[in-house]
Amino acid sequence: MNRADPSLPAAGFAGALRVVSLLGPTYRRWSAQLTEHEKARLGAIGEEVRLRKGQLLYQKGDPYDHLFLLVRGILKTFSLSRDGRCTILAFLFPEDLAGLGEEGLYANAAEAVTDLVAIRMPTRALENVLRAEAHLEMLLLCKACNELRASQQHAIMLSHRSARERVMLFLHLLARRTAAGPGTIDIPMGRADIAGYLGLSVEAVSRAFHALEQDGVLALRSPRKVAIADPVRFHAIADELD
Amino acid sequence: MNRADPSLPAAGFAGALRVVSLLGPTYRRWSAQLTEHEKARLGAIGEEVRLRKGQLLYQKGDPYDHLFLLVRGILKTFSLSRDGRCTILAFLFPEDLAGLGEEGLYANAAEAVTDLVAIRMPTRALENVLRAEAHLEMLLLCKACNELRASQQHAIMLSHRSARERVMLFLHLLARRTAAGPGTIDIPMGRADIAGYLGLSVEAVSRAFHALEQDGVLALRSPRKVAIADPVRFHAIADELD
DNA sequence: CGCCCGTTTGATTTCATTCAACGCGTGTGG
DNA sequence: CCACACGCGTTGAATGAAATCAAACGGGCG
Repeated sequence: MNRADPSLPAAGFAGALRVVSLLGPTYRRWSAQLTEHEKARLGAIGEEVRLRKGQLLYQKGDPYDHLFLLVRGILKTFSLSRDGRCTILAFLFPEDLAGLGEEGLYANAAEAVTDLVAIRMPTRALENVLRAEAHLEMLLLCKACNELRASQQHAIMLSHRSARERVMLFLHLLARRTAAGPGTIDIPMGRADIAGYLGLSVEAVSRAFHALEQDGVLALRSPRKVAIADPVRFHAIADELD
Repeated sequence: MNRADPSLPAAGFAGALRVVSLLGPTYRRWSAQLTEHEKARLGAIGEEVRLRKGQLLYQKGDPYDHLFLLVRGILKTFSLSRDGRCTILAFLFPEDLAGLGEEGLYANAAEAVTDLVAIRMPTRALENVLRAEAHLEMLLLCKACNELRASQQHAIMLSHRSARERVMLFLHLLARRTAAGPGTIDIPMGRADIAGYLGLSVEAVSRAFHALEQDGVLALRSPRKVAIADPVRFHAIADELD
């Protein structure tokens, strides 16, 4: 929200203006941040949900009646194919919106990667809020675009052949979204989840981590925490790949 | 647009109602079809663009000032990594919206796969239209959600799958979007594009096609046209994979 | 006709999967 | 308190699939 600030007229007008923000050069943030007012508005129609690690938020085939705003923790969406394969489609972080883009039924499932807090908003109630505040509709569009770009990033990761490249891109992504100390990344999910996201076996993921350590790019403090041993090379490699 | 028909109140109201359509069980179409009125409205602010196969519509890094509505032909979006790799992110078909979800600059490039016709809409002009007709904003949201789901389908194709499985899923996708005769699929793009989309080498794609022919699932009439030799098995396999 | 591009085929190499086993920390019950 | 099982991460060896390198094929077009 660089320039879209209080000096602008409010209400219905804001909807259109925010579109331009999204479409045009003004809107430069990768995340459509929620204002306090928006948070309040959405919080009012939803109830807080708390999930423990491993619990399902919704499942493929459930009737589609709620939208979720993630407040704290990490959520993953995934699709189970009939042959038993689990493809992780996205990791969602706080401020992300889950349960978007379906059609009457949820098209994939969502499960807590860590303990998490989310706001659960019935779509019926959302209807009223959106009617009252058109610019929230715009917010949904922003969020959807973000998810789209994240998904395309994901595809880029998957079409890079080597396991090392995929893991590099994944860590680069995490580095941008998790705020661990500078030069260190903490990894909220296990190897199995990373493997599911990158389309690799757990073994391949593990080996890639250690290969990167051998190369002097990373230093593995623990399975869930890595230090960037050579930041210059780390970013050089990551940038090289996109 | 199953139930969102003329009996509903128009204008600003429609925006909210259409949201519900998207969110709730009413909105069942995988594609947000444009009404004639919407087409006219958007066509009025845009100019027609005609591209020959191979021409660029926009490039990564260009200032972001136009949105494109594809009318005829096939468009691909892709990302060029610095090491020369070309990852194809999506194939767009008529009625699809291109150039969505960027931030000030185009985040990827788009090139004509076949000769094509599109409507080029300056985002500045779009601003006015969206202000006047809020429900068009909703249309953008629908389109964005569609692209999101397509992108997730793409990720599923890329994850964990053998070359044959990827090609099967790809043909299944084409079969749903191109209207060739029943039991036959025509393939608008070359092997290189398919390879770029599926994260494979051209050779692997070619071999997968011929392996499927050996298996009696397909019959290759020409590189760009295949017949489904065993429709039962074709759909069985495709459904099995998701 | 001969060139060029896209496609196919073949031979070799590389790399991730698979299957198997081990280390390690945690939690549980004897 | 120890023994044990369990989940998770790592390691090793063998297999297999796709990448790579290289060359031939075929159709369209000058």
